Amino acid sequence: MNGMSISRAATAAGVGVETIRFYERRGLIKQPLKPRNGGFRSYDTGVVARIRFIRQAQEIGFSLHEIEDLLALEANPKADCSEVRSQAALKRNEVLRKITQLKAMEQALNRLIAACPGSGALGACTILDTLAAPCAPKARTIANGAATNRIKKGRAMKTITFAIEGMHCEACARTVRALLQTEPGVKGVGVSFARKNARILIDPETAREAALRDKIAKAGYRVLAEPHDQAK
Amino acid sequence: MNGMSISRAATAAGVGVETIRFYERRGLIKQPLKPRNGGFRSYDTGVVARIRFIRQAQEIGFSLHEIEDLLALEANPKADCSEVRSQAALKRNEVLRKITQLKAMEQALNRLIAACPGSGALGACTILDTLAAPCAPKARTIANGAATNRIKKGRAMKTITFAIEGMHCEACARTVRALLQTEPGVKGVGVSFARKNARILIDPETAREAALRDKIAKAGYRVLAEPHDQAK
DNA sequence: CTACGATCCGTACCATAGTACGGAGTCAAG
DNA sequence: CTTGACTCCGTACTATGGTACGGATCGTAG
Repeated sequence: MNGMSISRAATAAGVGVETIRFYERRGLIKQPLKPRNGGFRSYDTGVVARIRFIRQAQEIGFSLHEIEDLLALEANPKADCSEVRSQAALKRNEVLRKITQLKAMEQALNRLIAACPGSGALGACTILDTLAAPCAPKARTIANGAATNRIKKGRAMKTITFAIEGMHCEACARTVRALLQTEPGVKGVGVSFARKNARILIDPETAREAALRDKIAKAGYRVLAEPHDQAK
Repeated sequence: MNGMSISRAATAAGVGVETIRFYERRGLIKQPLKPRNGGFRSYDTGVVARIRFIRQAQEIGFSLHEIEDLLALEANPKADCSEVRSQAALKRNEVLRKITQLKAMEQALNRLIAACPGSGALGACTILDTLAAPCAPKARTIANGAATNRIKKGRAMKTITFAIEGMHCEACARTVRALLQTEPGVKGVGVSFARKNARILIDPETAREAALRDKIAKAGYRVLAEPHDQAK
């Protein structure tokens, strides 16, 4: 924990001096006190580690706000680890969704490139077609009672129940819920660690059961047997 | 291409009216002319499609500037076909780069999630440890056979085996493995839920056995007795 | 002891991607 | 023919994540 000047700390952490000050203003790191006998503030290796933490978390896609929460959790000895875990799981799901879309984009670009012989007039560009498509209904945020789905409009919904093995805590259940919510056609999800199951309200026309099973399986859990349908 | 008011177009495209105007100001979409006999501008389905394109591309991670380029590329029906083609290729490379980055992010997040026990009021949340780490020495990714360790270089490695109590599923085993992998000097880890043990390949000069035991204990598992050494 | 660099601190500015507001004009139903 | 909703337009404001600037202070080398 030997002290160093702010510019040395900045170099050590791989950021600029201004960035350190910015983090101090944001409250992400606490500013060392000035020595009472005057002079410059002294930064120790703990601060450097904290900055590195911040940058690493940012790389992964956390915002400074989220990092603030993460750091607060760390500072709280009682804090529940599942909080941290579920935040990370949420981020991962976001990242996975982006990868899927980018792959679709890559395919579209490949098609465009293939369609163009390299000379002459270019016919139909498939980029716009691909991206201008109906854009995903996107009706998540469900189950919580309060936010009622005005999506219903007479469409017949269906509730299916999966028995799931491999969830060993509430955090796993939350992970599964988050995964399912990202699937198309899924209108509501309730996952119970205690009952070892997931109850999913779907639009039978858009949701693909196989995709749901697959998603859960890919996350390392096992979906058992047939689901119990309950037309609604 | 039937006309509609701006608010209908906004609804159709899933954005706000202000957003359409913003895109118009940015030059992403051209503002329809006002009817010469006065009245409101009329938006057609082409505009809606264009806005959807923009939003989809944004979701994927393109900035509005990049989308401008993409749209210019698309809206260039004749032009230089080879020019168009090479622009598409450039974009594709960018897309591939983004996919790579996102995959790295996903890996990082997976490591974090795997490393976090996910339950319990753990003071020792490994996510935070992992993130604060020196910016990646990264000598993990072991055991899987395929990815051979070229670390060997004649250094004498040692395998130690810990008997561990308290792992109640495969996920726990993965947690323990992840925990151990973050320790210095650890070159390989195999944790078996079935055998209730961990086999750890270490560099005896850098790894501290006590630290390993400690890490496991802090995560809520119990390390039994002496490890069985196996000089190698 | 003076000059040069580094630090301290506040404020201002940058890009990105919108959102909000206020006042005027316009349309269409009651 | 009035009222309420919608449109038009410019300007201003939001949040995120920094960067830059300018003046004052500080510390050390020559």
